[in-house]
Amino acid sequence: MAGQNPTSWDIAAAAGVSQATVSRALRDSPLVREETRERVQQIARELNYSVNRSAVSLRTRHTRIIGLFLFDENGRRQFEPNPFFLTMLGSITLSAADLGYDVLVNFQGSDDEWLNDVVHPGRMDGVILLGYGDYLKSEPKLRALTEAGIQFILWGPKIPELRGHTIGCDNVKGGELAAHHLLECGRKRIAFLGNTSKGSPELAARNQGFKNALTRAGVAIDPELCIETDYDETKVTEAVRRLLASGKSFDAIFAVTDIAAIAAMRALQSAGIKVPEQVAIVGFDDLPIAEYVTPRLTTVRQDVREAGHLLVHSLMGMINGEAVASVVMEPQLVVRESSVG
Amino acid sequence: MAGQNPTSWDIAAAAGVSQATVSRALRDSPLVREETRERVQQIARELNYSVNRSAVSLRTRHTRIIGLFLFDENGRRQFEPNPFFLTMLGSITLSAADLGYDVLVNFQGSDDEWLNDVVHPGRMDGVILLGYGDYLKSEPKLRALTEAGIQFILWGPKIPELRGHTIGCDNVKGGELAAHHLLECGRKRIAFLGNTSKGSPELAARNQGFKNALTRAGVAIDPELCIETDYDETKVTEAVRRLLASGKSFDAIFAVTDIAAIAAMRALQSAGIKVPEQVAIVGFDDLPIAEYVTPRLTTVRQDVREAGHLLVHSLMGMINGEAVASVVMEPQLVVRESSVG
DNA sequence: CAATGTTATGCAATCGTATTCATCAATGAA
DNA sequence: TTCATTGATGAATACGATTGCATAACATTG
Repeated sequence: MAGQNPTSWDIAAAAGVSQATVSRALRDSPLVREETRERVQQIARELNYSVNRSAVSLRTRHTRIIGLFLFDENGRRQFEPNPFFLTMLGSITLSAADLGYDVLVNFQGSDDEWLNDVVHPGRMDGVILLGYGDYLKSEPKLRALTEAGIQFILWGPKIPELRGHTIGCDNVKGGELAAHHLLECGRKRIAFLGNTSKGSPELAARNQGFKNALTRAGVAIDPELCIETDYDETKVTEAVRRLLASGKSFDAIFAVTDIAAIAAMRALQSAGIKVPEQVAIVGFDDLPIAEYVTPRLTTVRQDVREAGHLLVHSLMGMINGEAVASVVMEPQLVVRESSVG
Repeated sequence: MAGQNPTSWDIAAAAGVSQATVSRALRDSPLVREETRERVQQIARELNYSVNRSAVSLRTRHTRIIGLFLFDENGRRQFEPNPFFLTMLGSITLSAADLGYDVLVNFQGSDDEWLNDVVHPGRMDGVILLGYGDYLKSEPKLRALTEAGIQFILWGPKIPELRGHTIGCDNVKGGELAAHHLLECGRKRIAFLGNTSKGSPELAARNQGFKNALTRAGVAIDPELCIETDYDETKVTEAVRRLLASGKSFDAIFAVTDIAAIAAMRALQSAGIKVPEQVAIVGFDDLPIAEYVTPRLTTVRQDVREAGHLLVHSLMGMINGEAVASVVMEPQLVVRESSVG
């Protein structure tokens, strides 16, 4: 509206120096005399100048933008963002901001075509990929990223078949913590609720940890108490109803996700079953909701702040050509009322 | 790693045409012969070419990026993202993606300096501002945006003193809906919980609607039942405790936010008060959590999907120089168990 | 004083694309 | 045949910054 934005040439003209000097002065280069630098910066302030990022990006080949791709097997259309990843988004954005980077958010379905549509050169310096899901299915995407020379980092477990570095929590350990806790509470017939084999290896690992703990405690694993289900509310509710209808007895549930745990809790309660008196429940993630449900949910916490920090800093390392390693974070059991009573 | 990304010159060389023709062909210009266009596109595909967005942005002065600024009076450091705005983020991102735009997310505290640090020319085409907060305090920021020629749109109520267009829900109407519902349920001594005057005019409007409904029904407004408090959990919990300690009797609460409502519900329950039998509760926003608490929360819904759509499309209109108008959306009462029983 | 080094600055090339203007061949009309 | 007309293409330039290299002034050294 108020005409064009001023350019470094305008500053140069006003300051009586060359445009090159303006560029240097504004970036605090030691090549310019202090007096000159201050004069240039003063004039830039007066003219309300700020650098054109497109031009900088073109010239330097850096955008100072990182992409954050949240992907979901359910497809992006009916996407109710998974609260866990939403929380992660906050953490990632803050860590990135501290390093002077902006975050470009993108919700992805499982379509095949995202790479050429979204990841253009000169759009972002690197990408963080976030989502439960069948990682193996995304191998072609990752290869494409690699071929395009784009740095990326994955949230999740390290999978040998998959290229790239990952930051993730020790899901096996987490599953063990949950199961061990329930055993310690005196529960013997513990059901598992969630995806086990197919789909996300992340969720499968939680199941593995669960089984490890039972086995170690000498408790037989009852396949009929291992309920294969997606973790969204309707699926879980249905699964719990079926379990109840089957007449199978159980005194605890370890759900693969807080979302699943809460849905299960509701299903039990509306069937007149008391939590935790009759059935104890443990979830996974420690979403903010976990504290809001009644009874409050015992769960396995993943340190989201730490995770965001690591993801961002590792990605930066990769962008700067440093050697970075995958990291496995320690999960932590958070005991609340849904398991002890 | 695998060398540079190919440029339009590479395509030109491989196709035996000029770079100009490549540019036109890739953008389906009618100026190129169909045969030529197909050949060029074919070669571009083979070379795994995609356009460099920095160069495009520099040349066209458009980035196809919109900024989403979430701001929060509490400051960005200890930012637990407000779930309502997080949900909005999902909706905005999807709407933007449909129009070929990416979304750059930025969490803002109440610092004064964000404009020159964040909104550089050539970084984004427009901005959506989201947040409860003292809008008047941000007038200088908005003026700066205007002066920099950056289009923006606000979520919230239209305030005469503030420049720019807004999309918002009719908060007065929403407050009326809530209060009217509680009155119809036979409640007489209804407390209001939340910011009333100072701070967000958005929240103040909800209070205004509340008072309107009471007055219209001939119910006197008891100032002692109008509890001024921030809407975060600890503050609300404290406020409810004080209210209980005061011995003042009340049979319902209208909380300015679901977050506040849920915190209040917890505080009441842990004091042994039954919801809704002794005290009915109504919230505002219809967060996903509202369905998860026990009893499930009656609340006033803002249509987030519609809101995101309107924000994005209006902003696009402004960017394209069309005349757009502020919009006030209709809120909707969602009755659940926390108010009827 | 000549040779050399240091410091501050300017010139010009470059990043990869979009677009204006000129060009050239083919076409149709006169 | 000749001249305007149309259609497809290329040459050149601009977008706004960064940066290698050249240069000029000035200080230092033997």
